[in-house]
Amino acid sequence: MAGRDQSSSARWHRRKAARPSEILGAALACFGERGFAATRLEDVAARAGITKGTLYLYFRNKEELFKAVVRQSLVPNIARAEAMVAQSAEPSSVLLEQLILQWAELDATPLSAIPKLILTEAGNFPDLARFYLDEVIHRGIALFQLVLRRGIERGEFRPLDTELVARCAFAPLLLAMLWRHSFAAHEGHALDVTTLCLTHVELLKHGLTSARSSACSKESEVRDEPAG
Amino acid sequence: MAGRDQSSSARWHRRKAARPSEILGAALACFGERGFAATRLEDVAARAGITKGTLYLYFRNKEELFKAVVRQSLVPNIARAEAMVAQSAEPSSVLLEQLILQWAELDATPLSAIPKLILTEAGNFPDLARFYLDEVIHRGIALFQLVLRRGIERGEFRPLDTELVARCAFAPLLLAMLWRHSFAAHEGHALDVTTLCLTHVELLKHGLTSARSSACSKESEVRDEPAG
Amino acid sequence: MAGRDQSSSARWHRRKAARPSEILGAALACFGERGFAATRLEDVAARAGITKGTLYLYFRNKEELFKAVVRQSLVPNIARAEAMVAQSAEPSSVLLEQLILQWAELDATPLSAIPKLILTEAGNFPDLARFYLDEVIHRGIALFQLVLRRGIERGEFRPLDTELVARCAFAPLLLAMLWRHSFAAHEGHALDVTTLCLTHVELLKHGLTSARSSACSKESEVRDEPAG
Amino acid sequence: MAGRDQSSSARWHRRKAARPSEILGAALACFGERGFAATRLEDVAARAGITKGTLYLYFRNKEELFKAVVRQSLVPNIARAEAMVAQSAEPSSVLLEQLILQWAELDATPLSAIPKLILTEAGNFPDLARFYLDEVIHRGIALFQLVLRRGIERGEFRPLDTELVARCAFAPLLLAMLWRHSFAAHEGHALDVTTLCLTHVELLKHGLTSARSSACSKESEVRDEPAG
DNA sequence: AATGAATGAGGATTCATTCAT
DNA sequence: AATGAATGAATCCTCATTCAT
Repeated sequence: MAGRDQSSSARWHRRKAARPSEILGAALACFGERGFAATRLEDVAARAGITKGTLYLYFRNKEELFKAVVRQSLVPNIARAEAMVAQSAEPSSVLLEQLILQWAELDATPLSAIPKLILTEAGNFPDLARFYLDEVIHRGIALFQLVLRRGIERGEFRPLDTELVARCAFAPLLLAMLWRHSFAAHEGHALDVTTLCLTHVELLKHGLTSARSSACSKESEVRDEPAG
Repeated sequence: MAGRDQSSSARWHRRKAARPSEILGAALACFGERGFAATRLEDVAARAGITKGTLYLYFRNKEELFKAVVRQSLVPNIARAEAMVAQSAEPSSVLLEQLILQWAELDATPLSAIPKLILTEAGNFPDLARFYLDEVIHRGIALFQLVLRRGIERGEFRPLDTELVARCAFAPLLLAMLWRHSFAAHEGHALDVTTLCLTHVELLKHGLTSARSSACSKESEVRDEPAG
Repeated sequence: MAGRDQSSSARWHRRKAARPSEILGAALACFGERGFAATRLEDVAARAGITKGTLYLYFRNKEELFKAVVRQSLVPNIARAEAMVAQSAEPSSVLLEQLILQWAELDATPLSAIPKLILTEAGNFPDLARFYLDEVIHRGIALFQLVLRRGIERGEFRPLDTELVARCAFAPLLLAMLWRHSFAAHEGHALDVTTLCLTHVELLKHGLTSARSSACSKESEVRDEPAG
Repeated sequence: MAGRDQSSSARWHRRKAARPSEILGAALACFGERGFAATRLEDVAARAGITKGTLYLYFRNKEELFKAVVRQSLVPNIARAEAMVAQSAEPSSVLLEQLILQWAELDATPLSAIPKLILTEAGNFPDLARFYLDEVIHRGIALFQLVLRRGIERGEFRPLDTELVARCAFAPLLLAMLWRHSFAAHEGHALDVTTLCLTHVELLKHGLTSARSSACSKESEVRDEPAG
C-alpha cells in the first residue's frame, strides 16, 4: 500500500511538472489540425488527458495557450543553426546542405506543425506574426544570406540576389512541412522529406555553382546583390 | 426619365446576376484573411455590400459558400497551363519558365489567397482537400513532370526524379503567395514575385542543365527517373 | 389571338376575385398540417400558386391571415344547425342524430382542420380562443343542451346533466376530425367517420333512453363485430 | 460547518441528478402551452430555473428535448392499464369504468398536456406520431377492445363494433384533456373531469347493456339538470 | 396586381470561461 | 490540483415583411 502510494505520489509529481508541456503538445497537435478558431479547448484537454477546467490552471485563456505553443518552438533551432554556421569551416555548398538537412529533421517532429500554424493565423494574431517574422523568419533568411554571401565572396557561388536565393533555398523544405500537416493524411504514400531535400540541394548546388569554380560555362547572371 | 428607368432597371438586373461573384470575391478575401471559422458571415456580407440574409439567397450556408469559393478558382488556370504545354514547341527550359511565370501572374490577383485557404482548412474539410489535391495539385505536379520528362528525353535536362523536382519548381512561387497573405502586411517592402521567380527560374535552369547540353561539367546525378 | 387575350383576361379577373379564398384554402391546409408557427408563408403562397409578396396584398400579416382562416369557418354551420333545431318537429333522438350526422359531413371538407387549429393555437391567440369559444363551442353545446332538455322534458331521455352529455355527444366526432389531421396520414386505413358516428349515435340513444319511453325493448343492434 | 458542507454537496449532486426531469417538466409545460415551434428554449430554461446553455448539457437540441418529453410519458400508464385488465375478474362494465376513471386521474397531472402536444406536432414529427400511434393509441384502443369483446362474449354487452366503441369510450376523456390545455384558461369555471367521466360511463354502460343482461330495469339516474 | 430581391429581428446552438466542490 | 456543471456572449441561420420594379 505504502509503496503504491509512494510511487503514485512520485508519478503524480512528475506528472504535475510535465503538465504544461503535455498540454502544449496536445494544443500544438489540435491547432495544427484545425486552426485556432476551429479548435475546441475541450479537445485539447481530452488529448492531454485532462479536463477543460484544468487548462486554466496553466494558461490564462485560449489565446495565451496558442501563443505559448507558437513561442516555445522554433527559436532554439534558429539559434542552433546560427551557431553551426558561425563555427563551421566547411565549403559553403556543404554548409548550405547541412543547414537544409538539419532543418529537414524537424519535419519528423511535432514542431513541423508550427509553420502552418503561423501562416494560418498571422492574420488573426498580428503581434505573433511580427514575433515570428523577427525571431525566426528574418533570422533564418539572414543566416542563409550569410552562407550565400560567403560562398559568393569565395567564388564558390555565382553572384545572385542572396535574399531571393535564400527564399528559394528553404521553400521546398517549408512546403514539405506544410504538406505533411495539410495533405499527407489524404494521400496514400508519404512524401519523403529527406529525399526531397537531397534532390533540392543537388539542384541548388548545381544552380549556384559559379563559372569560376566549375571551370566551365559563361552563365549569364540574373542579378547582382543590391547593396552589398 | 425613360433613360434613368432603363439604366436603373438594367442595373437592378445586372446586380442580381453579379451578386454571386461579388459575394464570392468578398468571401475569398475574408476567408483568406482569417480562415473559415474566424470569418463572420456578417463581415463577408458587409464587404460585399449586402446584409447577412442576402447571402442565404445565393448560398445555402457558410460551408457551401466556402466550398464555392475554393472550387471556382484555380482549376481553369490549371487547364490553361495544360493547354499551353500541349501546344508549345519551345525548348523545355523555356516552357518551364513560361509555366512558372504564368502562374506568378496569379499572385497579383485575389486568387492568390486560395492556396493559403486550402492549406488552412484541409483538416476541417477533407473532401475539399481531396478535390483540390486531385484537381489542382496532382494535375499541376503532373504538368511539371511532363515538361521535365520531355526535357530529359531531349537531353536538355539531367535525369532527376521528376516528381521531386516538380515540387521544388513551384515551391518558391507557392511560398510567395502564402507570404503575401500572411506576412506581407507586416513588412514594409513587398516581396516582388516576378523577381523572385526570375531568380528561381535562373537557378532551376542552371541546376537542371545536363552535361551534354551545356557542354560542360560531369555533375553526378542524384537519382534516376524511377520507371521512365 | 384576340380570343385568347379575352379569355385570358376573363380568367384573370375571375382569378383576381377568387384569390382571397384560394389563399385562405391554402393557408388552412398549411396551418392544419404544421401549426401556425411552423408554417412558412412561402409554403402557403406556393400552395396557392402565387408568391410571398402577393399574400400581403390580401392580408396584412401572418397573424391576420391566420385569424381570417379561423374566422371564416364554422360559424355558418353553427347557425345552420341552430336553424334546423329551431324548425324541427322530430323526436329528440332523431334530432340528435341529425345534428351529429350533419356535422359529420364537415369531416370530408377542408374545414375539418379548424378544430385542430383552434385547439393547437388557443394558447398563442387568446382572443381567437375567446371568439371560438363564444361563437362556436358554447353555441354548439347550448344547441345540444337544447335538444337534450327538450327530450328530457318530453320523457324521451333520462334526466342527466345536459352540459356533460352534450360534451360526450360530440366528442367522438370532434376526435375523428382531429384524428384525420394528425394521424390519418400515418395509418393505412382511413377512419370512416360516418360509421363511427352511427355507432356512437346508437350508443348514445340507447344510453339516453329513459325507462319510461323504451318500455324495455329489444333494440336493434347497429353492427356486429367484424371477425369475432 | 461540516453539516452545511454536506448538505450543500448533497444538494449539488442531487441537483445534477434531478436536472433532466426538471427540464422535462418545464419543457412539457412550455410545449404544451405554445407548441414546439413557438416555444423558445430560453423560456424552457427559465421555467426550469437554469439558463439556455445548460439545456444542452442534457439534451442535444430542441428536437431531442421534445422527443424526450413525449416519450417519457404515457407508455407506463398504458402498461399499468393493461396489467389491470389482465388481472381483473370484475364484470366488464366495472372494468370499463375503472379503465376510464384511472385515465381520468391523469388529467390532474402535467402529463395531460401530452395528447395536445402529439396532436399538434404529429405533422411535423412523423416518427413521433408513429411511435405514439403504436405505443399508446393502438395499445389503448386494443385494451378497450379487449374489455368490450369480453363483455360481449359474456353477454354483458351488446355486440357492437369494438374498435368504434373503443374510440367513443375514451373520446370525452381525451377531449377533456385537450380542453384543459386549450380553453380552460379562458373559462371561468373549470371542467370537472371526474363528473364528466362518471356521466359518460353511465351513458356508456347503459348504451352498451344488452337486453339479456339488463332484464329491463329501473336504472338509477346519475344526476339531475343543475338549474333547469 | 404581382413579383422576388433584400432586409433584419429573433431564436437555436456552440464553446470559452468561471467557480463551487 | 482537478473537476465538471453552469453560464452567456457570439454567431449561424430562418423567415416575416418591405419595396423597387
